[in-house]
Amino acid sequence: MNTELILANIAKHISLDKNEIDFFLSLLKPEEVSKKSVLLKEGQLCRDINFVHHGTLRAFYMGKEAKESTIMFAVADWWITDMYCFINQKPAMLTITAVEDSQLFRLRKEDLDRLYLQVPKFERFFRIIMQNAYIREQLRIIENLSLSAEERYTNFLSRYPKVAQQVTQKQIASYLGITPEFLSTLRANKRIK
Amino acid sequence: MNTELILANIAKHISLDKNEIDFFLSLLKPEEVSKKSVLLKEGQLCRDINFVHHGTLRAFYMGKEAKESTIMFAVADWWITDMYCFINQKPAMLTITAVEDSQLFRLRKEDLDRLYLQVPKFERFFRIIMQNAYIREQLRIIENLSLSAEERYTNFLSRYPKVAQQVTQKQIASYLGITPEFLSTLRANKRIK
DNA sequence: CGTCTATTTGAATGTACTCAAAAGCGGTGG
DNA sequence: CCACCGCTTTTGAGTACATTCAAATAGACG
Repeated sequence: MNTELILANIAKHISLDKNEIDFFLSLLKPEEVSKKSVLLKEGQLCRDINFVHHGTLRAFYMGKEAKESTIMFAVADWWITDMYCFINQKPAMLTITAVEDSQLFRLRKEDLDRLYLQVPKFERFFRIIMQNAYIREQLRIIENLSLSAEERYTNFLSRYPKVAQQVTQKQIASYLGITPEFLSTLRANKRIK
Repeated sequence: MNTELILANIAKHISLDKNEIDFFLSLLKPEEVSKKSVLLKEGQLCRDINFVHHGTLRAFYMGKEAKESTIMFAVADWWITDMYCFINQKPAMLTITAVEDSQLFRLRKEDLDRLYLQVPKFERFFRIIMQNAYIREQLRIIENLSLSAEERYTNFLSRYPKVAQQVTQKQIASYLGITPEFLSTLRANKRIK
């Protein structure tokens, strides 16, 4: 599992010298997970933030009556964790599972904190990562408030075509906030795809 | 308009020496705005991020057929802007108005960029601000996906009691993603407040 | 005081859900 | 390799939640 992708991800926003790169890499724990395996379970302590090197992960919230709400999908080159519980080291609200066999790098909270101290440039890096995540979530809220289920679905397909190929309709429905049955009828009406 | 509140806001996450404080303050532009005045209009370039010193602001998205969706409210001690358009210096998607007479400090994008260079600790500060904003938006998405309109309303009241006192029901409804008529019947059913 | 907007109320409608059952698809073991 | 099992997807009928439209009332502001 090579480190080119994650280093390129970092290099998008900050430049590191050789020592800094080595130190950063020394903190990462590569991991291969198979389809359906659970990386984080609701209630567990959320110890790491994950960078997806290959594959697809899904984070969801389990509401009343076993109703799942998909909070995010992550494909290659994405960071994913239960941010609230990661930052505050609280029991997770979210469950994170592998949608397909995946490879990731995990970074522990305490190691990230060390990284911030030793290489403050990473404050900048994660400032930008958080900023983008915030903007993305806000855009999603705007869409949820202002668009119909059908429009949200077609937007999802065009914005995340790779994700759409990997995950089930049921999972997409739970991301959009509608039932799988209703998504099915939407597709039938529009003859989408 | 004194600077204690904003300095305390900063001090929650980083500590500055005298020079750094002075430099930071030199970049701020205090501004008093009266009720209903428009700080940012959809389509305009979004040049600043705003810190609310006193009062209440509201950011909303204008969808089809004059339907407003409230994206966020900001009361004293909050930062608010159209983040996407601020960061990318694009025409605003959001409109930001004063719900009541308010006092704020504005910080221009180019000055924030200078601040990052001169006082890198601010990378940390805004990393934390962005992180919190991301977490908050994600929580809102979870609620939108998993709770009923009534539950979201009661949560809103308990989470943002100050905001709830300042804004109209119509504005709250547009934040929750329901019509004002429906919010009115919810309140009647529950005899809430 | 008069005007404008917000809020309430109610009736009719539509969007999305629940429940149920059938069909499709993928994975697994005999 | 096929048969079966479990889960996903489809389809449909009936229902509930939330909207639209309309009109009356209440509040805020000049």
